[in-house]
Amino acid sequence: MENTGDNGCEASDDGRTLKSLERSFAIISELKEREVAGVTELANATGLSKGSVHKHLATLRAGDFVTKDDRAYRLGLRFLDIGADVRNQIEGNTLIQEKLRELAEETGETAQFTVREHGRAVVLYRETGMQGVFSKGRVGKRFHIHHTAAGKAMLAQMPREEVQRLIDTYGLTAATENTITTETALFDELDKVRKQGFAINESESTRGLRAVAVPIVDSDENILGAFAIAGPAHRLKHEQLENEISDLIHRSVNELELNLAHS
Amino acid sequence: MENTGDNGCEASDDGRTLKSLERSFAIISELKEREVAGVTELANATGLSKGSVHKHLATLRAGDFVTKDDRAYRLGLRFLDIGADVRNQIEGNTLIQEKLRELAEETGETAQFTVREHGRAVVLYRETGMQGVFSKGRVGKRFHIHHTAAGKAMLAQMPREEVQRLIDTYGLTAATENTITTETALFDELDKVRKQGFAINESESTRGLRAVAVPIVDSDENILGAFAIAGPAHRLKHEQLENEISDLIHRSVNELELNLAHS
DNA sequence: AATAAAATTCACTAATACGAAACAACTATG
DNA sequence: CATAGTTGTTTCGTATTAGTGAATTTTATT
Repeated sequence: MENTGDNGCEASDDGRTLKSLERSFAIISELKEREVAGVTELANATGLSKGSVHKHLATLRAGDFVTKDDRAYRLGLRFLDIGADVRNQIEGNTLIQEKLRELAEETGETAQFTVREHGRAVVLYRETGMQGVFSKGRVGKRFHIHHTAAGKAMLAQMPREEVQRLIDTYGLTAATENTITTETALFDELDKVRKQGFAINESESTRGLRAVAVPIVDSDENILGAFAIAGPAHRLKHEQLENEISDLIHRSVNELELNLAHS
Repeated sequence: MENTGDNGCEASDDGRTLKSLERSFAIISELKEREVAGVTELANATGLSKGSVHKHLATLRAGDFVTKDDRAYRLGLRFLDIGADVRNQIEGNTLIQEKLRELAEETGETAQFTVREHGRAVVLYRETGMQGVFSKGRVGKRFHIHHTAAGKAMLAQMPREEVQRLIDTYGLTAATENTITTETALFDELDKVRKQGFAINESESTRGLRAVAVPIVDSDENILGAFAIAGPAHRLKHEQLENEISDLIHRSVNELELNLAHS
C-alpha cells in the first residue's frame, strides 16, 4: 500500500494551530492504523516521550475516545457516537436510507450515498443487496474525489474554477491504471458526465470494480451528494450501468429531490 | 430533558490530563449539541476566549474533525471515518450484520447489536424491518446500561461484583417510571434474565418502547454484546417477546456464536 | 455608505505540556 | 522462584505554548 499522505497529521509550525492537539491527532492516527497499541509503541511512532503519550491517552480515555484493556490501548466508540450524530444531521437521512435500500434490493448490488467534505468523497450510507458484499467503501471511508463515480458525479455539478482549485490543492493521484490523472482528461470526463447525467467508474479506484453514480442537488443547486451502485465488473456490465441501472438511480434521486423540496 | 451529565466534559484539575485537550472536547461537545455554531457562541458556552476557541477550531479543522462553511462551524465526518473503523474492528462484524438483517426481516421490527464500553451500552449495528423505524437508539448512541434490554442481558452475564462496581460508579439513574433504580430490584431482574436466557425492556428507557435481548458470549465466556429486537409496545406484545421473538434471537445468537468459534 | 457584529490575527504572559529520569508493575527467562 | 528486562505510570523542572484581551479584518445590517 502506497502512502499517499492520507492521514495528514504533519505538525505545522505556524502559530495558528494547537500543537498539543495535533499531537493527539497523531496518536489517534497511529492507534487507528494499529487497532491496538501500547504507550511505548505510540511514543516511538509519534516521536513523543512515553510520559507525554501517557498523558494524552489518559485524557482521551477520560473522554471515551480511547479504551484501555490491561495495557492495550484502542480507539473508543465515542468516535462512532459523534460520527453517527453528524451523519444524522443531514436532512432527509431517513429518506436517503430508504431509497438506498430500494436500490440495493432492486439491483442486488451495493448502493451508497456519498457526500463531499473538503476535497474528499465520503460514504455516508451504504446498503448491500442480495448479491452480497463486494467491499471497498465502508461507511465513513474517505476517497479521493476523482477516484469514484460518486465523486465525479459531484465534481460535474461544480463550477469549473472550484474543480480547478481542488485539483491544485490535492492533485490527481492514481489508484489504478484507469484512474484519471490529467486535468484535461478529467474535464473531458466531467463534460461527458454532465451530458449523460451519470458518472461511471471503470476500475478507477479498485481493479475489477464498476460503479454508476447520479448527483443529488437541491432546488438551490446545492450539491447534496450522490447515489451510486457498485459491484464487481464481472456481474455489472457496462451497458447495464449505462441503461437500466443508471435509470433506477435517476428515479430514486428524482423522488428524493422532490421529497426534500417539500420539507 | 433532564441533564444526566451524559456528555461528561467537566475539566479535571489533577495534573494527569491535558487541559487543552479537555477544552477541545468541551468545544466538540458544544458543537455536537448545537450542530452548527460560531466562534463567539462557542467561546461563551465554554468560557474560553474567542481567540482560543478559534485556534482550537482551526486545529480541529486541519484534522477534518470540524468543517467550516462561511462562518458556520460544524463537526466533520472524520469522526464517522474513525468510528466506523473502530466498529469494523470487532470480529465477525459482517456476520453480525447478516444476522441482524435476517432478524429485522423476520420480525419486521428493528434489530440491534449492542456492546458495552466502560459503563455504557452502545448500539453498534442496527437494521430496521419493514414496519419502519421506531427510532431511539441510532447507531453509536450510548445508553445507561441498566436502561436497555441489551444492557441487562449483558449485565446478567457479568460477575456480581463487577455489576456492583458499575452501580457504585454510575448509579442507577431513571429514564422513565419503569426504570429499575434500586440495587435489589436490579439484581433480582438479572437473576430472572439469567434463568430466562433473555432480557426484556418494558418502557424502561422510553415510554411505549418494548424490547427483548439475548447476550452473545464467546467460548471463553467473554461477553461480546447482545442482539435485541425493539419496537412500539402496541405492536410488540409481551407474550410475543417472551416466546417467538426471543426464540428467533436465540437462534441467531447461537448460529453467530458457533460461527465465531470456528474462526 | 455607515454601523454593528463576528471572525481572525497579534503580542505578551501565565499556564502547562513535554522530556528525562525515577518508580512501579508486569513478563519473560534462567 | 528469583532475577533481568519490558512496559506503564508518576514526578519535577523547564521551555513551550496555549490562552487572554485588544487590534484588525471580514462580513452582515440598517
